[in-house]
Parts: sequence; structure tokens; C-alpha cells
Amino acid sequence: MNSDPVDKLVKLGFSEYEAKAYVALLRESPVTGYQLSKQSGVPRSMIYEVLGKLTARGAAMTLRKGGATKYAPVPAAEFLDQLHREHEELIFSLKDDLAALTSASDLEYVWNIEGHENIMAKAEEMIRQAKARIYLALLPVTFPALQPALEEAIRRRVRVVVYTTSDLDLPGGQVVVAPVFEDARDRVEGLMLILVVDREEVLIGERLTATQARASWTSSPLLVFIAEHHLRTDPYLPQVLACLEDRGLDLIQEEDRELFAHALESHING
Amino acid sequence: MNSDPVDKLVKLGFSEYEAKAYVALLRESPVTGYQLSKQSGVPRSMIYEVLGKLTARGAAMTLRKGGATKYAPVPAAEFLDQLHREHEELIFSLKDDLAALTSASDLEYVWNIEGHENIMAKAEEMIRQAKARIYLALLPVTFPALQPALEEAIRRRVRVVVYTTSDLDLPGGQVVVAPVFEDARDRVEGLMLILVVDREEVLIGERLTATQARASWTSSPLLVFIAEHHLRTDPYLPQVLACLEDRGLDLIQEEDRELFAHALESHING
DNA sequence: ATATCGTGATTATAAACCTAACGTCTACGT
DNA sequence: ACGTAGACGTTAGGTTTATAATCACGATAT
Repeated sequence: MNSDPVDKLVKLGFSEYEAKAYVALLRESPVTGYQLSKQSGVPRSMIYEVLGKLTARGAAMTLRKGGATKYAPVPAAEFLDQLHREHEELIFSLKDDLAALTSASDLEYVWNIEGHENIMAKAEEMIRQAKARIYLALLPVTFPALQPALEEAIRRRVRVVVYTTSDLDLPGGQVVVAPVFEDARDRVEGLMLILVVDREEVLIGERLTATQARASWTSSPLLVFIAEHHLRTDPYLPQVLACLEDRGLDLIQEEDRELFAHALESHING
Repeated sequence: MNSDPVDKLVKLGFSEYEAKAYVALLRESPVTGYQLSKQSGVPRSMIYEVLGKLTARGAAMTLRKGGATKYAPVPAAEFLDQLHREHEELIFSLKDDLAALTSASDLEYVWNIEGHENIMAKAEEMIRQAKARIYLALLPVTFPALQPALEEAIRRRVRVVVYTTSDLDLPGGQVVVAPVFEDARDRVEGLMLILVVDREEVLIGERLTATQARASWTSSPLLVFIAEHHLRTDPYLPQVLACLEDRGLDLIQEEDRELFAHALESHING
């Protein structure tokens, strides 16, 4: 995550040369174009064009001193603040513009979300919007990414229940630890994630590790109900079957025995 | 300022097609690629690539319904929040990175800043950083851009004095109204701006209207002193000369008479 | 003379953009 | 049954633009 500052500058819209030049300028200034081209690795023939763009953007300043022109960076904090402010303004005005356009899209569908980042972002957003209840099933590795949002939700008095496979630290929330059955683990490739918010929407993520991570989101009432129901009942299954004792086998139809095998087994072993 | 939302999206890093497609998606969804290409003006041959990028970025979602694939946008507010959060993170982590690199640049120079926006941004930044005193000379048209920052400074108990040519509304600040002499107006092309902050730094902007607006910034003590002195004494000049009365003409050397002509005249006329 | 300094011209490459044509389906009217 | 048309998706060509990579030419200065 914490890569070269040059990369980050490129993400902010700089060209690679511009980024290199700016970083080099921060390292040492004031310098002439020639000096900078050496220290930054930007070809001499490009450095003036690049410096021109930097000054035009407000990232650098020029200084004429005895015939020669020297350059210095605008202090990083100052420039970044400026960038940030511009970006904020853009976002805000866009929000207004786009809010006017948006027509209520039909939510009674199942939508697909692609990309690990987008899925986690959606999950975070859902948690952030939660008003009353959150049911969340995930593997412990996925937990840290959502922990801050969950803690914030708890502070808002949202009831949070997390189902996972080993104990997690979530004060104020309820953590239910239950093993994942082998067949489920086999059937689900990669990490999984089930998130039910306010009995209104559900996010089901699969293959979270793979590069082409995929998730489904819906506010379809039935699917939401099913997902929530599954989360809340599944951990009890072994105990319920225990109560049934031997009668359990009679109640369960032949073809479904296999399905319950693991639960029964864990009862026997436990 | 308030242009096409598509332009703003482009500024946020979208391609033009991506922006058009997203806006069109907000207008109506869910739609197939074909429909969207018509409504958005994006060529059919590009629409799927574009939609792919949008979904990869978390701006759109796919829906499979009866063989056909349909698309819908991630709600604007949600997506923009997400973008904003990412941008903030980038900025913050960059600030840390770059702060570590920055070597104190020599400030005893006069630096040049280009571009109207950059100059105004620098002025705003200076005002924002001001701790004790602000002396500012400008024409009334330039005032609104800086007004919020100035008011904020006044709230911080910074002493603010504005020199201009017609009365301005700046409660808590001191506004000195004085005419600009004709020769000064002739000599200065376009708008001008002089800003002295905390007796430490000064910004002198010229040709603010021209496309190649230019400004000088320095913390050189002498220049700062001169600029501040000029601002504070200039408005008194007519009155001072009035006190001198006729002796004024004797005191002033032949070659300088022209320089004071206007002041003397305004004294005579007033 | 050699390191420093500034500029111009040239080419390569990839991304974005644009246009045209080619396919499959399905529906509808004759 | 047949042809047409429109929805739908794909393929292949092309231009333009921004960035990157190189070479080459002049000038100044110690």
C-alpha cells in the first residue's frame, strides 16, 4: 500500500515526469532545470516543459537570479491542501448536479459488483448507512478492513452481530464463533462475506481473494430474509440437532442426510 | 464555473466516454449496453469497454436478467463519497511521504507564481496562515474571491486592513478607500494585488486578468517592509501634502514634482 | 576543453476517440 | 413462409493526443 510517492502523485493526475520532477524539487531547491533533470531522471529536453506544467498547476515557482532561472517547489503541505480543496469543491458541486439527474433505479434486482476494493467499499458504505441492525459473516482476515466502520456503527447504537470462525475484538458488538463446515469451505472459492443491514439489503461476496472478486447485492426482501435467516440459524444447528437426538435421523429425509452429516458429526464429537 | 457535469467528471479522472456513460446511466437505469450507447452518445463499439471500466472502478454494477446483461450506476452520492475518501487518503499519506523529503528551501528570494488561479490560491493560503496582521491592497472586483478567507481571519482576531478604491463590506476589518492615481493605473496592466502578512511575507500580483497572470512572492525582510510601508503611507499622502501647503512645492525636487502632481491636485480639488 | 546550461526536432508508444461494417436474434406485417 | 427492421453485441480499421525516449545543436563558463 505504501508505495513510491511518485506513484501516488501519478494517481493524483501528474505525469510520471511531473511527479519525479516535483519530488526531486522537494529534495533540493532552488535548482536550475539542468540540475533538476539529473536529480530527477527526467530528460534534459523535457524538463522545461515539465517545469512549465508544474508552475502552471501551482506546484512550483520560478526564480530569476543573475540571468539563470531557478525553480523551487510550492511546499507539499500547501500544494496538497490546495489540491484537496479543489477536489472537494468538484465533488460537492457534482453531487448537486448528479442528484438532480438521478432517477430512482429499480432496486428489486440482484446487482453484481466486481473488484475486491469495490466490494469492501460497498460493505463499508452499507455499514455506515445502517440504522438498526447489522448481521455480518466473514473470515477473520477480512475483519480488520471493516472494523472501524463497525465500531462507529456500534457507537451509533446499531446492533452488530458478527459470525466468524475465531474470536474477534469488537467491544459493544456480539461475536458468534462457529466453524465453517468442510463442504461449505470447499464449495466457496476464496474468502466469503455475507452482510445483512437493517433487514433491507444484503451483500454476498465470493472469491474475495481472486483478482476477479465478485459480489451480489440486493434489497429483494425475500433474499434478504433468507440470508439473515441463514446467518442467525446456522450456528445453532448442531445444538438443535443435539436436542433432536436420534429422532433427528428419522426426521431428515434420506436425500438430505448428507447435508446434515457434518452438523451431526460435530454434535457427536462435541 | 458551473459547467457540464461531464466536464467535472473528466476532471476527476474519467474519460469523456466514461463520464457520458455514467451520467446517462444515472438518467436511466437499468439499461443494456445498446440502449446506453444511444442515450449517452458513446459509440456502440466502445460502450462495453467503457462500462467495464466503470464497473471496475466501482461506479456501475451489472445485472444479468434473462440472458441479457443490464447496467446501473452506483448512486452518485455513494460513489462520490467513496472517491473523496480515497483521494483524502492519498493526500494524507502523500503529505507524510513528502514532508519527510522536504528540505528547507531558501526563502530569501523573490519567487514568481504564474496563473491567475495559482496566485489567488497563494493569497488565500497566506491569509489562512496569517497570525497577526494582514495588509491587502486590491481592486473591488478581486475582493469577493478573498472575502471568506479574510472573514475567517478576522474571526481568528487577525487584524485586517484592506486598501481599495470603493467601499467594501468587511465587518471587523478596516477598509481604507483611496483612489488609484492615473499614472499608476496606466503603468499597471490589468488588475493588481498587494498582500502583506505578519510582516513576514508579501505577494505582489500584476496583470491578474491576462491569461499569463504573474505574481511575485517573497519573505525578504526589506521588500516586505517596503511593501507594507507603501500600503500604509500612500493613502495619507494627499493629507500630508496638504499640511505642507505651499512649502510642499519647495521641498520636492524638480524632477519629482511630476510624481506628486496627482496628490497635490487631489488636495487642491478636495 | 570539459562540464554546465538551454532548446529544437524526431520518433515510439499507448490510450482515447471515431467510423464502418458484420453478425445474431426477435418481432411484425404481408 | 418470407422479408424487413430494429435491438443487441462484436470486429476491424482509422485518427488524434499525451507521454515518453533519443539524438542533436548551440551557448556559456571555469
